[in-house]
Amino acid sequence: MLDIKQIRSEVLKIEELLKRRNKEINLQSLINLDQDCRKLITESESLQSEVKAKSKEIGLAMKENGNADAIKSQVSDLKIKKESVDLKLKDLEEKIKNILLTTPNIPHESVPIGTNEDDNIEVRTWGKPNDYEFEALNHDDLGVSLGILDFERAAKISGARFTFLSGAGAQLERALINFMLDEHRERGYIEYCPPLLVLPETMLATGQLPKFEEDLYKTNVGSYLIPTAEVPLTSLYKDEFINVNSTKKLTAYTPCFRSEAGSAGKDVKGMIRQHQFDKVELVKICHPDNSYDELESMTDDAENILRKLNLPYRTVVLCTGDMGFNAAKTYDIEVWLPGQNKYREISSCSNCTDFQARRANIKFKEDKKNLHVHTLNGSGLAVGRTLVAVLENYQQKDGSIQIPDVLVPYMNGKKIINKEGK
RNA sequence: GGAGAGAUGGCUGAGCGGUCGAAAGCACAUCCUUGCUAAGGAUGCGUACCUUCGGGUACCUAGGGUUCGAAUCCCUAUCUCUCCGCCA
Repeated sequence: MLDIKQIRSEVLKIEELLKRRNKEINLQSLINLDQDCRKLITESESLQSEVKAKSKEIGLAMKENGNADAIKSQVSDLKIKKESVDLKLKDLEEKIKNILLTTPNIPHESVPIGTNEDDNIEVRTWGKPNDYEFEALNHDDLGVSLGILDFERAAKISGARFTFLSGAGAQLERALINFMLDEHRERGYIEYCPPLLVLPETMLATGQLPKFEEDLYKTNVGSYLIPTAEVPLTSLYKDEFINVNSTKKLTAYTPCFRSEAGSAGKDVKGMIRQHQFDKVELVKICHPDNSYDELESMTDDAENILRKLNLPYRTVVLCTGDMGFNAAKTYDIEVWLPGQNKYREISSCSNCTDFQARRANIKFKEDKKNLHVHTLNGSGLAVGRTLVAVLENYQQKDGSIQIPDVLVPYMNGKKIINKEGK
């Protein structure tokens, strides 16, 4: 959520920056609503003030002579007036809140201007995509023929976009999770194991609601399955004043649930785009002065996993048109997938500045002022896609998979995945 | 699931229809006294919004209601605790 006070004082600048997202933005109408609203607040409050004063008079009059009918009728007149003012006020406040809750974050000045992913800018690459002497296979062909991935049976019991992992596949998934968490812990992140179901207000706090409800799974009791651990981790300090002298660094492994509304036909094969997937998430909560430095180091924390796994990747900075709702600046990390012969997103690291903190009401005190913290989040990494990358990049000519060195200890010493019987 | 009890400021805890944004204690901040590692005293100490910068308004879990007036009475929800049952 943007700061209405900032919008008042810098309408033109903010409007210009928001337009870079290629969305229709009209802040002037918001400003007008805000002005009307404040007038009504003043009016309502002064009426209320009168009511209170008169009510006190009634108390005194009753004590003295037991009769206060004259003042009582004055009060009821005031209350009728106030009621009609309040009705208008409520309507206006609703409208303003709606606009604010559905307006995206302001892109940072350094974010390249563009309309879609073609305008993203590569900032670095690492590793060299393998030149295979044989034709590289897709992870799904590899996984199915090795007997470690089963899409058909998953579809039978859960529908499209689910996968059964088994044997060495399931073990590899778990190995990746543990490896990632251990790496992040060594870099100062505290490990969490958060709830997977959250209340609607939590989704509002991190920006999934009210705008993106169709992407979420809702339960029969009104709570939602998390689409990412960013949701519970960022909201950990909801409605609190916290100390940000040192940045809070949190990490968590969780399953993530996404309805994938609107992505019909995209990545239908394999486990690239699933309704349920595992992810290790990184979240930072910090002082506003540090958030852009923290974004750089968080992105490096995510890239570190790929370097240790020896998986080639590139990092791009998203252009204004491709950035998510919450973000002021985002780096995507894309891993090389030889089976698809291209780079695919495996992590997205964003600085959300005070956008989520304002919604979640997370503040800190400085010089007697109450200020909002900055929040950042990034995948560190999407585990399913990492498994895909391992399968495709470590495939051998005979269809077996070599286990990356750093994962061998997490695989109980196993160094290669061969075809499994079932 | 059944039966009770409760939810007040950073914490503990009073208040049970007007003088309550809320006693008291603890914690915290500044200052004073003293002198020595502790004590005494003074003052201050919530959040948010509006403002003609004097002030004003809202908030005692949340949402409704009663009343001229609600932290205080009534209803509903949520959460916490205790006992019983069940359960991974």
